[in-house]
Amino acid sequence: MLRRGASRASGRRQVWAAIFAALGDETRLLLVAKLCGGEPRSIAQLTQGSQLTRQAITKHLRVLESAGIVHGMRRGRENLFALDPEPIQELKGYLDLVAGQWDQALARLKAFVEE
Amino acid sequence: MLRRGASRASGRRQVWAAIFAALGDETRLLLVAKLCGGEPRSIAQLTQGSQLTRQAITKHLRVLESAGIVHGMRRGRENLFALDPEPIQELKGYLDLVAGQWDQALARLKAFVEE
DNA sequence: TAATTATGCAACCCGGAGGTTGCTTATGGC
DNA sequence: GCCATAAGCAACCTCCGGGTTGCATAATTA
Repeated sequence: MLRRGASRASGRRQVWAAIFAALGDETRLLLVAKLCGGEPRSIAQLTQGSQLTRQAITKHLRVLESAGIVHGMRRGRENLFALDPEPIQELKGYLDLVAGQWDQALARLKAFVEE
Repeated sequence: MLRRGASRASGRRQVWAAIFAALGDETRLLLVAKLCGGEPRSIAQLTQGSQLTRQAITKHLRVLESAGIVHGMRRGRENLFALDPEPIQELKGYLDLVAGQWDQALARLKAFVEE
């Protein structure tokens, strides 16, 4: 049984934190950049040009995958990864929320000062 | 001298990663939530109700501060922290970029399939 | 000035994140 | 069937992030 608000919010906060954390790494941002072109790419392709090992890249992909930002599908002997746009929208929603509250707060402050 | 694009982008990517990472923690998201009400709050106030130590909260505030999300100003014997909205806008910009490229990619794919 | 309150600073602990190496297992092409 | 290629698995290493405790310092207030 959920008390309204608090528990609900903390559950969401957990999800948001996970997505933020997944994007909180340069290597993973680079992977996202490579993938948001639309074409699914194999692990080997994504490793191309990177200083890192294939296994390192694989781990990063797993992190992105468990945050829901990316998903892999096996085709033949390769594992093709593609972007998943929902978490991005989720974060945009969160940021709008924060920015909105902030703007409201400033508006209230302004009204208070001027009255 | 910067080669156009690559170096520029990687510098930005570093900044974005730092902001994302700073928000990639539930405790810090909670702090942001408390602060986006507009009123600056002291470390002691922000520690209120948390299971954590004041020092733990302080460390989290330092992380947020070095990402530019928050800034503290000393008043009397207390250190008041307030939200800084720019990094939030920065992230919104980044997410718009990613989502935009993604949408374009889908559109191109659609056009290719239909032609 | 003495006691209280709000912080700062430093050392320390622990677990997990990022990365590597080495080996095994599937697929695909010849 | 054989060889090369793509990937998975597991052990291991190192370092930093989150957290704590203990003590020192600055600002209030009685």
